[in-house]
Amino acid sequence: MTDPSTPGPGEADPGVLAEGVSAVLRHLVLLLRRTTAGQPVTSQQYAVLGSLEQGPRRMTELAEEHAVQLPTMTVQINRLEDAGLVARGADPADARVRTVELTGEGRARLLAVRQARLARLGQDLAALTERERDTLAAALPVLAKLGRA
Amino acid sequence: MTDPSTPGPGEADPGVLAEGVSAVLRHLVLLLRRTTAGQPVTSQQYAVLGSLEQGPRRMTELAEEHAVQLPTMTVQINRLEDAGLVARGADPADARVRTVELTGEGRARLLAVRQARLARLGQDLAALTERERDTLAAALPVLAKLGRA
DNA sequence: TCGGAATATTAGCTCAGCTAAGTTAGTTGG
DNA sequence: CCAACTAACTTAGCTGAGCTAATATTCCGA
Repeated sequence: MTDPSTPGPGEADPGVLAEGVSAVLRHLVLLLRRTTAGQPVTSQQYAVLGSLEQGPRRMTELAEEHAVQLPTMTVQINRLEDAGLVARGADPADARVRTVELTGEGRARLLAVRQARLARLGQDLAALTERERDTLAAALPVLAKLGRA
Repeated sequence: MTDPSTPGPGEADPGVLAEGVSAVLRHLVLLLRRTTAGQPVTSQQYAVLGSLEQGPRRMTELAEEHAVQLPTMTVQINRLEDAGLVARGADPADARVRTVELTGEGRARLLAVRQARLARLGQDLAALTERERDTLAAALPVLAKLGRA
């Protein structure tokens, strides 16, 4: 068996690679679960707040972006509204449309949680060698392409 | 702005890299959600079945491995048992311990779902260039190190 | 104008996580 | 030796997050 940290050409067979990617995905999912447990917002709530950072959005947009059905997003926004983190508005051009935007408290919470998450991730990354970080940085665009078929 | 597909040294600053990794994680989570929706087992069930492939396990072991509390695993195993995919057993040496093992149907289901997942992932990977696959393969051990601090 | 399409919500289900409390079985100290 | 403690697990009851089906509202086009 060759050193997995320096795979040569030929180890990049799609079938073989899929198993490795699958295992790593499993690891990352478990890792994310550990790091997001017990935070002041759930990871879903954090993700939705992040979608609102640039300004108000429509319910349909939010549902689509997060790959959930509209009723799911309705309930999610209800919870965030109850918590005072978002506010619903109306579209003056179309009375069917509800808009959602961050409250001041919502924006503050978003920034705080993001800060904490990035700090933790930054610590993990700082523990790597510079070479490993370069390797990882090179792979990010590739990972971003997955599923864009 | 430099081409993000060919980061040079210096872009591997932990703080900057953290934001990129964070964005990619978000993408992967959404991708996983899309690909696991509507399958014959949920992703959690699939994960638990995978833990049983090598033989019977104790409840405590399973809970620890999946980073959940024991009651959560009890309910999960109840569902899998109701579905006929696993069977509970006893430890002859300690009557407090319940063991869990795959049924024939459970093993068949595990293999079928794994097959489908790997095939789909393989397709995504086949759409990449060989160079991209090499890049990805090189990054897998690095990703696997994350969170092992 | 009226019927269909679009937008959103409500209702009711399942899965999956949690804590608190209870049961049964092993372990240990007086 | 038995009483108290610990360990392993389950039950009960909560929340979050997803789904479909059904129900308003509103818009738009024939």
